Amino acid sequence: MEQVSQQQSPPAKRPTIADIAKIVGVSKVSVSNALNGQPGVSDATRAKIAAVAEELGFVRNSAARALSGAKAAAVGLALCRPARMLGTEPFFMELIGGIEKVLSDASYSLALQVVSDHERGLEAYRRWWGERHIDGAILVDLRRDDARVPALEEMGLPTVVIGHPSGSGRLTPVWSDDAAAVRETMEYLAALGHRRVGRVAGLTGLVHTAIRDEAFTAACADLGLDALPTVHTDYTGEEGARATRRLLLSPTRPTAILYDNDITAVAGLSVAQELGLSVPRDLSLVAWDDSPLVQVVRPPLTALTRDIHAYGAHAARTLLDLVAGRPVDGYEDLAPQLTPRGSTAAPPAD
Amino acid sequence: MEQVSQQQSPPAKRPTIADIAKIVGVSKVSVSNALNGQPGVSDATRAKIAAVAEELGFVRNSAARALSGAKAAAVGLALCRPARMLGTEPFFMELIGGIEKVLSDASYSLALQVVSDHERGLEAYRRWWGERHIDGAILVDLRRDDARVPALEEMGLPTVVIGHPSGSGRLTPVWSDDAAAVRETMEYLAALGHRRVGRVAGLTGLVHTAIRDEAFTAACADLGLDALPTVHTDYTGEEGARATRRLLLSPTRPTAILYDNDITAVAGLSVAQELGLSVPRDLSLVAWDDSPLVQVVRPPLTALTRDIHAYGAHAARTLLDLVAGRPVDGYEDLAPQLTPRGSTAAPPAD
DNA sequence: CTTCACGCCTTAATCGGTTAACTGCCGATC
DNA sequence: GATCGGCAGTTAACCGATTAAGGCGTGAAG
Repeated sequence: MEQVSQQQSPPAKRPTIADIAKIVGVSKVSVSNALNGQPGVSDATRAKIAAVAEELGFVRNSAARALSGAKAAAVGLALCRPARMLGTEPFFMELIGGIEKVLSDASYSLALQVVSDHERGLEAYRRWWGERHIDGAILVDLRRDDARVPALEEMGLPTVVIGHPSGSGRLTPVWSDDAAAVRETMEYLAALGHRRVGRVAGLTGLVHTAIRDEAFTAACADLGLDALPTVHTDYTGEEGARATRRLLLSPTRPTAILYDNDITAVAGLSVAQELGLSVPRDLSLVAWDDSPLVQVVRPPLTALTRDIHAYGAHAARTLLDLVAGRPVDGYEDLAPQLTPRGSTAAPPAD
Repeated sequence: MEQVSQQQSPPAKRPTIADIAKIVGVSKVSVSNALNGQPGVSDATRAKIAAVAEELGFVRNSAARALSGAKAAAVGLALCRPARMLGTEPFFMELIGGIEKVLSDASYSLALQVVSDHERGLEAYRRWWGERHIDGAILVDLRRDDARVPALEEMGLPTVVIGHPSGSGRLTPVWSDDAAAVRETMEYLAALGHRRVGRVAGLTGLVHTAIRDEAFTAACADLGLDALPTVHTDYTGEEGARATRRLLLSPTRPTAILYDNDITAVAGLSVAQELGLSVPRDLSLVAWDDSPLVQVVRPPLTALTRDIHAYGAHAARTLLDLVAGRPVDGYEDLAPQLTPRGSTAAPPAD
C-alpha cells in the first residue's frame, strides 16, 4: 500500500468529423457518409477522407452516434450467480467466449453484469435498454414461469433466450435437446446392463432441470428401469458429494449415476472412492458437460459433450440477426453427445 | 430450427427530460438539475419533478449525457485467453464477480471483451476509449515489458493493472505478494523434511510467473534445498500432466511439487496415482488458488488460498477512485495463505 | 433609496454525429 | 431545346442531456 503512481488526465482533444471535414474541405455530412460507406460521395473524396481520418487517428464517438438514433453496438448479459457458485462452472466462461467471438467480429461489445438474483438482473436490462446502452440482450438460467420473460417482452428489448422454447414466450429461443441426450445416455446404460440408475440434478427451478427430470423418468419407464428418486443440488461439489452419499447409502443403491454438471460428478467420484467402491467396476458415472475437469480425474469420466463455445456463438449470431431486423427463427443446436470414457461399464454381477 | 418467434420493434418513445419539463411546467435545465441533485431548484419543484419522472418511468439517456461530457459510467476489461484456456480457470469468473460487485454498487457497468491476443485487447481498449464508451480500464495477465502499459499510458486512459508494480509503469497497480506465498510454502515443505521440491509453473511471459520463479529459486537457496528445474505450462490439464510426468520420471524425482494453478495440480495428482505413487505418502502436492476443484479430489489438495473476489473488488474500487480523480496509491492485497490439506506430509523415509 | 447577494429559474449554446431536404451540374431522353 | 434523372455535395434541423450566462424578485446591508 506504499506505492504511489498517479496518472494525469487526458490532455488532447479527440478529432471529430468536423476536423476531418475542415482539412479535406468538405462538409461534415460527406465525411459521415464516406466513413459509413453511404452513397453520395465520389471515390476520390472518399479516399481522401479515409486517409485524413486514418492520419488523425479518428474514432467515432459512439455516444453521438447513439444519440442520433443509431445502434449502440452492444448487447447485454446479466448473469445471475450467487457468489459461491461463481467460478464453479466452466460453462459460463465458455459460453461468454463463444458469444464474444461473434460479437467482436461484428464490432459489438458485451455489457456484462453479475448479479445476485433475477430481480436485479432485470433491473440491469431495464437500465441498459432505457439508457440506449444496448441493442439487445441474452437471457440465461431460464426458470419455469420466469418473470423476466414477460418483462423483457413488454420492454420491447430484442432478446435471445438460452433455453427451451417452452419457457421463452415470444422471445427467441436458442436451445439444445437435453431430453434426447438423457434418452441416449439411459439407453447406453441400459444396454450395459444397468437396472438401477440414480440421478443427481441441478436446481429445481430451472427449465432445463425439469426437462431432464422428465426425460429421465420417461426413459426409466420406457426401458423398464427402476425409478430412483432424483436428488437436486445447487451444482456445487459439496451438494454433489452429499447427494451421491445419500444415493449410495440408500437400500436401493444405484449401479450408475447421471449428474447434471461436471463438478458434482467429480465430487461423486471422490465419494464413491471413499466408500470403497471402484469406478467403473462397482459404479458407473456420467457427467453432464465435458470439461478439462472430468478428463483430468481417474478414471476420466464418461460425459455428455456439447460445444459450448459454438452454443454461445449461435446465440450471439441469432441476436445480431434479431437486432438487425432480419427474420429470425429460434435456433436448435446439436443435442449433447455421449462421450464414453473410463467411468462407465457393465454393473457388477451381483 | 423450426420454431418461429418474432419480436416486434419497440413502439413507444422513451420519455425525455423535455417531456418532464413540459408536464411540470419548468425548463429542461431545472429538470436536469433536480434529477442530478444540483442546487438551484426549490424542494417543492424538485419533488414534483421526481414524482413525474417516476411516473413516466424516466431513464436517463446515457448517450446524450456522455455527449455532454459526463462520465460513461462503465469500465473496460479485455480478457486475453486463447479459446482452449477459457473456462479452465475459475480465477477469472471469481475476479469478474468481485469487480462487478463494486461496479454495480456504483451503477457502473463492465464492458467485457474476450480476445485472442494482447494486440486485439489493446485495440478494444483503444476503441472503447476513443468512443468514450468507458471511463477507465482494468488490465490483467500482465507480461514482462508488456506493450500495453506504455500504450495505455499514452492514451491517458485511467487504468488499474492487476499485477506487480514492477511491471505496471505509471499505471496504478493492484497486486498481492506472490513471493511471500512461495516463501511460506517452501518453508513449510522444508519443515516437513522435503529436500527436493519441483515446480510446475505457468506461462513464462507473465510477470507473476517470473516473480514466483525467482522466489522459488531464492527459497531453495536460502533453505538449502536442491534446485530442480522449473517446468512451464500453459495452465491446462494436459500440460500439467506432462510436466508432472517429466518431473516424476527424472532421476532426481522430487518429493513435493508446487503448482501454479489448480487445474495443473489436479492433473498432477492423477498422474502420480497412475504411476503408483501415493499422495501424500510418496509425494506432496501444493496447488495455487483454492477452488472447489482442489477440495473435491482425493486427497483434497493443500493450496495457496486467496480471496479472489475481494481482489477483484479492490481493483474495481481503486479504479473508481482513479476515475473520480481521487488520489490513488497502488493497492497491495493480502498475500495468498497456505491452507494445508491432505496432499502434503513428510517425505518417504527413503 | 440604492446596492448587493442570493435563491430560483430561464434562454442559449454545445457535445459529435445522423437524417432529411435541397441545390447545382452533367448527360441522356423525347 | 426543354425535361428528366441521378450523382456529388450542401445546409439545416435534430437527438437528449449538460454547462454557461443571465434575468428577476426578495430581503438585508449600507
